[in-house]
Amino acid sequence: MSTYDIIYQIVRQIPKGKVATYGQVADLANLYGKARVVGYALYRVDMVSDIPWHRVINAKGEISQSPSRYGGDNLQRSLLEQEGIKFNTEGKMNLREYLWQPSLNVDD
DNA sequence: GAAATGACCACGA
DNA sequence: GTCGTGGCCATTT
Repeated sequence: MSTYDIIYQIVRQIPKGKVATYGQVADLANLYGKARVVGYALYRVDMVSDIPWHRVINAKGEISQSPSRYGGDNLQRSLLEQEGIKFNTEGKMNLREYLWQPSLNVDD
């Protein structure tokens, strides 16, 4: 158990068709200002995990990616499109529409 | 134990 | 609203 696991819990709670920013997840994980830790967690997460990492994006409403990722950027976008999310020419999405509104339940 | 890494955010312009 | 810089902190090696 560690800060890491908390992040997974949050990401798992992201409903389908919605997306959350790192800052949002970090805040929910009680890690306000430590968004980098969230990024690190998703960086270590595997696609085979139960974590919908593709629903986590940066504050700009865009998909972030790692330089050493297996072209996951393309995959992630496809997954989000399957969720019903559409991207504009800039490859961004409408956060006003798709941004997940987290619940206030800190714990189960 | 210390240095390096990391998918970022807040802030100022 | 975007872009550039600083800094936060945990995880990894």
